[in-house]
Amino acid sequence: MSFDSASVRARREQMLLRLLFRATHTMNAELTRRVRARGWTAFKPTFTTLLSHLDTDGTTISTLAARIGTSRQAVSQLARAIEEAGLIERMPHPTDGRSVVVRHTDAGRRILLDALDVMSAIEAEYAGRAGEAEVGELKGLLAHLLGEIDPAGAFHPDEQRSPGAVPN
Amino acid sequence: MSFDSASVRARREQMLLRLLFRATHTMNAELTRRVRARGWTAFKPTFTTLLSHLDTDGTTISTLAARIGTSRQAVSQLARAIEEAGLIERMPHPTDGRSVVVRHTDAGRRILLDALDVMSAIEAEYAGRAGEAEVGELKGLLAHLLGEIDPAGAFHPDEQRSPGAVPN
DNA sequence: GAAGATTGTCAACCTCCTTGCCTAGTTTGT
DNA sequence: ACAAACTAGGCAAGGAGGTTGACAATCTTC
Repeated sequence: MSFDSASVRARREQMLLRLLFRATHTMNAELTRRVRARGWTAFKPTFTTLLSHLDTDGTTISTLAARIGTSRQAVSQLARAIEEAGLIERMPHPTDGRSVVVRHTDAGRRILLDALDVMSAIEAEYAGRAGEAEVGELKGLLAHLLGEIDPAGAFHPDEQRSPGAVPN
Repeated sequence: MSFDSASVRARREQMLLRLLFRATHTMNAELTRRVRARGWTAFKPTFTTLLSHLDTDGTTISTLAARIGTSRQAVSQLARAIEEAGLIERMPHPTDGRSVVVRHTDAGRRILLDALDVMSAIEAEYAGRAGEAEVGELKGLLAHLLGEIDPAGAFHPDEQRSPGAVPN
């Protein structure tokens, strides 16, 4: 009874981590597909990470890195890609000569709102298929679990995310 | 009411996709940490994907690619890394001169069982913190949702996974 | 002002995956 | 039987999303 490859495989398929992985992958692929279908052909899921952390009046690279939970270099590289897509613009900081302020363009605001709409639409469709109450409860349980296992990753206005937080 | 960056950020944080992403990331990092702490210092989460799809008597690269849902090249590269870690071994196929059969080493079987044990331990700990019933229900709801949105990704013995299935 | 921190970036590298191509085998059609 | 067609695997190059180290320019502190 030491090692039965089929039952090992079955056991893995029922693990919470595996279920989470499949759901994340499926939903993320669907998001990308739909946002691109809306005409944003260059869209990548990582874009929303940065775009959603920009303040209305712009945010510096370092602040973004702290909020998102990655290095300044990663933010700098990501910002360049998003800038090339025309969704943000860099400006010199008004008072600090070292800093760069990143700000939404009009297109940047529109793609972010579009992506959120698509996420909502996907959730609504899932709710239609799997049950309104079920999806609502799923979200509640996930939020509850995350409160236990990843309290630092939660969104708190005016608070910086702890280093090593979940990006994307 | 056009665009308030703080409320947009808050809206995104409550999306199902975001919750899934955080939970996946947190759990996956914990798995890696604990398996490495057990002495498997070279462990990477992708290893379990391939290891769990190996049959007892070995499996060819092409079959693995079909099961896992990626390209043969990706499997080939992953297999090399796992082989270098001493967890699998390649052998010529007995009858087909083109094929390569990949098989567990003893260490490969042990690390796979260890990783599954760690996953179970993490789930148990989460259940202790967030509630036994809650985590059980979370898994049930996820499995139910996946049955709707990703039926092809589910595990069916003696069935190959559809192309484009969720890897890892 | 000199010493020290902070900001952003360049360069190099890593992981995991992709696409394109290529050889060595196996199967099929005639 | 033998060429044509397919299949198995691997090489090479590269993309996407990070990492770490080093560095010049610019604050800030004493």
